[in-house]
Amino acid sequence: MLIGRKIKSAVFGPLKLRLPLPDRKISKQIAGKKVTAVRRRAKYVVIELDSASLLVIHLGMTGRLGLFPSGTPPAKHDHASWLLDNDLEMRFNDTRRFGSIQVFDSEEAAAEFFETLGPDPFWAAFSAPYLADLARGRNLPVKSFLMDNRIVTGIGNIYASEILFASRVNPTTSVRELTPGQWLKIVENSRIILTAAIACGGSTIADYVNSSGEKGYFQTKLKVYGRDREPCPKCCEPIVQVRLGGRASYYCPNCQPDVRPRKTKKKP
DNA sequence: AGATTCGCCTGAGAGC
DNA sequence: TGCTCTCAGGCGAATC
Repeated sequence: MLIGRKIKSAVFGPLKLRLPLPDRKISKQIAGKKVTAVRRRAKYVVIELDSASLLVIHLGMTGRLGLFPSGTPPAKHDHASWLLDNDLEMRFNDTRRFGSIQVFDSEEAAAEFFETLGPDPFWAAFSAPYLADLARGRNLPVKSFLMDNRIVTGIGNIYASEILFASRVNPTTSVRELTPGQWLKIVENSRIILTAAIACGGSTIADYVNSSGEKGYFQTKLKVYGRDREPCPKCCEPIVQVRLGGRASYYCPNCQPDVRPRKTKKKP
């Protein structure tokens, strides 16, 4: 659909996304180039153009790329469009503007940008020894660790809670407390849960939709996320919500016992 | 330096 | 009805 097409022109809107959008000069640089390949790295869509340019689009929370017949009236929150030589327009729509669009003029520049990212959960490099190694000497909650895209990409806030529930690991546990067996469970459950979520088209919590504009339905299968005070699906103990790294985190205190050394707690 | 918090942004939902 | 307030999330920047 996109590969082999020539980009006749590129137009970027005035509003800033997470990063400022490319300027007119860069629009001109893109014009006339042909799409040679499309790939994905983490939440980035990487569109390779000829003469080693790369268009790198991050979808953020609500970003979507779509193809439309040229002349289709722009939708609310459209921020960029690329007119193709087959009279279709690729458009980037992003309600919450947490996405980004970057243009790199060499494979090396893009590689440098991407090299800080950790592996995808499905890569062989994502393993229990890999995690244990990076965790060595550190002291932060395992949930925050899993959400760090320098460690691993693709585990967001919802799935971090679910993966830890499936692994029976308390999200507040410091990474230095985890055993090799727990790291292995986390690796295995990351793959199991993400596979299931992808099959369902993801989780639609509010207004999020996929590239076809459809909602995912994995949210109906979430075991703990968003279920503060509801009974645990395994043991019926009420699920607890805590805030870690500024993000809501959910767990079952019975299935995921807190094994941290006693911490001073204020008594009521 | 590592750990933690903040801020970006819109829309949904709650409460008045 | 219509206002205001709170919350959600990825992730870099700022701060501790």
